[in-house]
Amino acid sequence: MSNFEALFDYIQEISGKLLSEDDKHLLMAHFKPKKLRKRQYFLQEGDVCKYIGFIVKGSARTFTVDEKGHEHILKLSLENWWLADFESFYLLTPSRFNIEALEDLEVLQSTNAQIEEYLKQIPAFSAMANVISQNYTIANQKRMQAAMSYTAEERYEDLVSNYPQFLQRFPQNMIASYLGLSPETLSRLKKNSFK
Amino acid sequence: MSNFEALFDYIQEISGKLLSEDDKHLLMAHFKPKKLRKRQYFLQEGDVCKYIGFIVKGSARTFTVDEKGHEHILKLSLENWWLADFESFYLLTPSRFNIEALEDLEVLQSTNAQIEEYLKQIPAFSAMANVISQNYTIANQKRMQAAMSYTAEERYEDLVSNYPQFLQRFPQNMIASYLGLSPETLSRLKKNSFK
DNA sequence: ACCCTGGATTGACTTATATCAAGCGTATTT
DNA sequence: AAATACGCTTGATATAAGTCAATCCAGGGT
Repeated sequence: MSNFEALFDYIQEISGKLLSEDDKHLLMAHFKPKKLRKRQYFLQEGDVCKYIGFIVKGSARTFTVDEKGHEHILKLSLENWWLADFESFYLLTPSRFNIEALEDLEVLQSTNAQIEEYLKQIPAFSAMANVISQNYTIANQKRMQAAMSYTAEERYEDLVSNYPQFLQRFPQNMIASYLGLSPETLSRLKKNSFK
Repeated sequence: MSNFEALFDYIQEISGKLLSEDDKHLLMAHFKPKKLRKRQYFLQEGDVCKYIGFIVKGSARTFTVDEKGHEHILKLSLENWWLADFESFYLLTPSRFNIEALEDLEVLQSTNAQIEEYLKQIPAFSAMANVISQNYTIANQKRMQAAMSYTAEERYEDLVSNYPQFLQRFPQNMIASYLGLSPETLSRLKKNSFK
């Protein structure tokens, strides 16, 4: 009995439309609750990302491992975010990413085929998808700009003001990796910014 | 009499659907041809991006200027690409970007309100939008990963294999800025990679 | 044909960030 | 409660890339 209310609320809020009872039953029929314990993997590099997950509770990171064995975090995800490697999910290609629970994680997951169904059947769902797509495009554009034009310190300040929750929920070395910094550099940077 | 055929072909190819004669007339009614000479601006920082443009001919760059007066290129665009600051275009906020023609440029441009109309009225157009949205998401994910985990040299090689046209069409200092490098660094990097 | 501008290259030097290594405190496991 | 692992900090050093400056070359404009 996972909490579908979080998903319903989210869809209605983002789309600005209401879900009918039929809509809700359709969603409940094919979104499957899944629980992962901290450290468990939602997706492993090399596997196809068959499911997209809606985070009801907990957090996760999406990361790659380079040839030298260094990890790079591309995404940190919290409640009410979607979890997937979209490239693999859309194209059914093996993923280059790992997605790992950073805290005990509850998701509602569904397949691409089923999502396509929802897009056709549920107006609120399709409206939500359009809004999300816009938001992603905007967020990506911003993050890309930040990565290219900002100094490490500016990127950190940006994160502090835009995602203050991250500081509460994720250890500093994860934040560092997300910002493209070594943990040492982030530590020093914070110390210096007090002056 | 600008060339709408390029736009029609593009929509049909990406969407996998055909445009009816009515569809085409609708598109021709509200996409306005616009020509810019090299160096002219499609969008200036501080203005709202009222139009989205489909590039029929020519090229452009999207860039910011930081406090030190340094330019950072976020996007290089060629024929059959869409030109806009999506954040400003969707939200009607003043743009933080400049979009400048790098070669004489022919676009077909339209407003957001009109695009919404097309999405409702023209099935091929709406299918195209979904495909583009997927492609953008995938491309952004890749570029972000490249920016975070790759060395300058790997990013350059990536560009050489994925966008070889860029090397033909854009001067090296623009490529450098797009890769987040100084022109000097790119020059040296190319020299060394011969060894 | 000439000038002039923009782009590319090269050298010398500076700076930001990574790397390696050690030490410390706190939470987690058993 | 002891043992262990994890995360954070700090110092010393290395490295990649940026900056500044000079030169050279080619193409476009007059």
